Amino acid sequence: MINIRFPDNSVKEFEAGVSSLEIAESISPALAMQVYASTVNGEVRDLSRPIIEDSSVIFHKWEDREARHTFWHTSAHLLASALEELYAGIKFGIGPSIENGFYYDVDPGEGVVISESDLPAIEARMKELAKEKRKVERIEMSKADALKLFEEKGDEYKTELIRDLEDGTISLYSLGTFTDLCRGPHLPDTANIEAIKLLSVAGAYWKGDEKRKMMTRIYGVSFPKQKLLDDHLKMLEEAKKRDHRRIGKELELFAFSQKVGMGLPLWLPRGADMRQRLIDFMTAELKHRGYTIVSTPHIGNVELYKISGHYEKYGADSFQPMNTPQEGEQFMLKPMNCPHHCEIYNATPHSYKDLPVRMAEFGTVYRYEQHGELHGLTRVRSFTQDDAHHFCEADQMKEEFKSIIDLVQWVFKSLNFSDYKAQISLRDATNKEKYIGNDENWEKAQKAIIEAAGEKGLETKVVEGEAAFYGPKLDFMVRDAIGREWQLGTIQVDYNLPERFDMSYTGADNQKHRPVLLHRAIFGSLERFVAVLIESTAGKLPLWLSPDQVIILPISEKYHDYAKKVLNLLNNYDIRTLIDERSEKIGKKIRDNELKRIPYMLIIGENEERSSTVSVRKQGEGDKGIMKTEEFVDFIREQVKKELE
RNA sequence: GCCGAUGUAGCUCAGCUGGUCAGAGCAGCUGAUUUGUAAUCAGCAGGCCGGGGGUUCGAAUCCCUUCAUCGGCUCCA
Repeated sequence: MINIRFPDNSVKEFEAGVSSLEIAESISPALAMQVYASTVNGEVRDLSRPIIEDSSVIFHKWEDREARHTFWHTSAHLLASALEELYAGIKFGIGPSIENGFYYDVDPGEGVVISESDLPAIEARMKELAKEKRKVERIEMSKADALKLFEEKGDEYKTELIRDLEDGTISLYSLGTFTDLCRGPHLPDTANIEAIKLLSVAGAYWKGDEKRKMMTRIYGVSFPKQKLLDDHLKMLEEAKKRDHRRIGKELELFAFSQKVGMGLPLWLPRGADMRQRLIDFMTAELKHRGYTIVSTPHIGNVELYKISGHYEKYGADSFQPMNTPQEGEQFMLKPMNCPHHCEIYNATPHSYKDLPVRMAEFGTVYRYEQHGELHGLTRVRSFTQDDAHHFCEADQMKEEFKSIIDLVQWVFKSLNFSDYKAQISLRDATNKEKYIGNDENWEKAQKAIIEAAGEKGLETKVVEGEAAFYGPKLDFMVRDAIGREWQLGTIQVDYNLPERFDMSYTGADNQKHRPVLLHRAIFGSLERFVAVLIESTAGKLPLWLSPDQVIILPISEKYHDYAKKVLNLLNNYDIRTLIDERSEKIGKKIRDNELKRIPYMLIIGENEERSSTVSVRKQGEGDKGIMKTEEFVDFIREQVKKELE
């Protein structure tokens, strides 16, 4: 007999070799129906796997990540199983669970294409297989045997994966006739996989290497109940409605033109208004925080980027240099503001008493992003960074770093941005040739970032190998409407440019010293930031930022004069106001302006005119009752003030 | 850049297997209506069916090519 300890610390005895599913059944059959995986002694395991010693057991229901991942992992195998039946000679890469579902990378063979129109048939076969309640069985064998098995099958991808594994026992899982190299865990059988939806097909390089074969990746999601799937699909639909590309068009914020060129956003008047407001908002705060504002040209001599190292690293993948009529002169569209800022630093002598120097610019940069990468406003070829560079002494670095984190937190809070993550990116110590700079400086910089983040109480994820080529960084990431992660703010340490630009300051010892450079952006790029803002608010921008704040809706033409009086009053207080003068019924005017997401509507007719009032209606909420017009002015001003507090 | 898909009026979309297939709704314009909290009515105007080749007696519809967009992959200073 063995002792099984549960999360509530109770202990029960079972026979050795009992499975966690059997334990769940012994507690209650209802529980057994709801669990999909278990954690045994800290390791997530198959429910069907025998437990042979005293152990602690935690059951995972659907609400737990572990349960969903197990469920989706088995679903991926089910997908593979169906594919193996439907496509003779198909070969398999990897098929993991992901945050919202699963995928399988396959090579259907020369000349065979799996496209979205094939998905329903595959899905149908998966459902049939699931209904057969196929058992999922774990098989363990030596690496050599596993290798032999997959070599006989002729599956070169699996054999490659096995060769990469360390020697020892390898686990495989079989589901019906399909056997896969797999660490697990899995569901005991497929009976619970009731609702399945294959979502899309895409290309994906084998092992993420663009030099290797492009596999066909099939994405899907599955649930134990149809209702859950329906809800999930509905949620995806709703998310699509928040897409900034759609809202940007609807609300006439920005546009793209093939004639101007792909990835080059055009800010329409309303979008430009909002963008400028963000710039003003940030600029005011920067002045409070000891920044100076600078301005630099959109192009720079190619030599500048040779000095900075950007030319060597990115020159081939940039917009190519432009030539002047004078021979031998070459200029590049600037892909970065920092080299220009370095030259601003060098334009005047510096003493340790001046440091830190904090230099900010809303600098527009141009990067030749790959064709397939362009995406609305989040990935463009021309964008404006709220860029700044801090030049400081080495021992000021951490404080500067902390002050920047503080600024990011303040800005995000001001904009009600709570759903962001912070990521520290370090270099890949096993692949140093990807980076420039010496070990000592890298170590120092990485340490300073980690400590600064820690001292600001910032919860961070540390990722190795994601650093910029010149230094480690701390990025602030957010998700868009369809779940993609984007980098907004970033803080980066750079020992490299001060070296390359031979920057210096005079210390208290009257000697020349090298400053440390910190790059930082808070919004990141205005384009991307606006995109994320649109998606997180579904286009319902905060009052202070909204291009139009109030629209006056006269009941009929008779009240246009009064409407204009109200308009003038509001305009005098810088409340951005419009009048809807169309000869439409009030219901129609309300509907149209609701859809335009104008924060407040003022309905005025006979009653309002007679009593010098307005009928206030809030976007998305409805009628808020009658107010004296002056009262409304105060109310709006108060709201704006509150938002920016 | 790579894989797959898509591309019809400003927007959302119909147009099956090639032969009144160039359509609808919204937006726009004109007129009527003068309206009380999410769509008043009528009329008009709008498209070389992304561009270029081809197959065919005949192409929005089939093929090739090119451009752009979408979903991914790779990349992201």
